[in-house]
Amino acid sequence: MPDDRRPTPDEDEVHLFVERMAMAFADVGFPRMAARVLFAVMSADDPLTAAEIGDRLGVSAAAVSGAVRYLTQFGMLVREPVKGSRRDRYRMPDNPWYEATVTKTGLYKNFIDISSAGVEALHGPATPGGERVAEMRDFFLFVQEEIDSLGERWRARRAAAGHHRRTAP
Amino acid sequence: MPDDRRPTPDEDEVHLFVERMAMAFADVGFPRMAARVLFAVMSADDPLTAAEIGDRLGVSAAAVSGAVRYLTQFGMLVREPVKGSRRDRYRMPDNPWYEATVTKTGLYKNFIDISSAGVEALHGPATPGGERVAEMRDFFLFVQEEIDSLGERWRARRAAAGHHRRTAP
DNA sequence: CACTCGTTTCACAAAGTTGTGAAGACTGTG
DNA sequence: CACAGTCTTCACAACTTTGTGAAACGAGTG
Repeated sequence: MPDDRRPTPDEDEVHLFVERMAMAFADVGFPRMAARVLFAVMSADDPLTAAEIGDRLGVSAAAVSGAVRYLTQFGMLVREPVKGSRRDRYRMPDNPWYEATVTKTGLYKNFIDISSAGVEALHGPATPGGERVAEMRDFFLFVQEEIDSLGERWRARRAAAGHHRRTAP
Repeated sequence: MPDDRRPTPDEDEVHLFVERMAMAFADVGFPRMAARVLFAVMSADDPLTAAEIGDRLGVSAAAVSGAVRYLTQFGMLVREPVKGSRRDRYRMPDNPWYEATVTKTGLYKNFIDISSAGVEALHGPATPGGERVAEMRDFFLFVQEEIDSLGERWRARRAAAGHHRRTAP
């Protein structure tokens, strides 16, 4: 019998959200199972054990093990031993992972580095190809700069909206 | 014997750039072969025929065919019939594809839509899970807004730097 | 209107990914 | 110190993706 003090979400709807969101992430290169675990924990009201995650997703303990290892590595998931038990519980970190995922990812940094080497190989803007690659690199540089300041602007907006901001320990 | 009036890029270096850049794109979900073709054409000084693309990359005509179909669909590559020949030439479009790739992609739009459904399923911020998902959705909304205006800011910066901007036909 | 060169389509093979089951390792408890 | 409950590792099987070769197609040309 569920706790009546908070609404009981529709299991199926929530599961649909978890799977859809996970697939959307998988489509942009995020490991499939890790994404499923991430959103399963995210949408759960309380921290989950590995077994509970496996149950909810209908996957093996091995799959959960690999996924949580991946996620905890980047701080996208926090592992907490349960006192008086051998189980661990997993919960979302206080500092939202998606902020870091977007801003600290180095995605464009990578493009920039490779493009720079390309510009050199093509002798810079001295060749038509070099000119095109240089322009692309400049654009990615610009985007990277913008993104670097995005986190700052987000926190500012939230503060203005009266949200409390947890600071990292 | 190469044309002496422009520098002759180091074949190997350029090829390295093409392959690395293509893989970087493949890592974020871009079709592998399409990426290779895209950067092969981009780094070439003059438009290439399908056969030339295949040669440079060491892939079959069939692979090139599929890739150019994909790329032309989104205007990331332009196909030009060669007069007096059955061949087509491929070149980069005048309006840089990467701008649209970053700004018009709808990547975050997708996240936002799925998250919104998740918030509903979790009864909004009435549950801890719902609160977390709602915050994520808000963040992605913010990012999407920022990116929407990014293209504008880029063009402004370029104009300020004295660059000519080709306008779409 | 048949021929030729280039492009496209299609079935399939090679390669890579992903998750499973089973065995192993670790840790606290009786 | 043996046992039980968890988590982890590993070899493998299912599935997916990707690119190839071969055949079909189609547009100019003589």
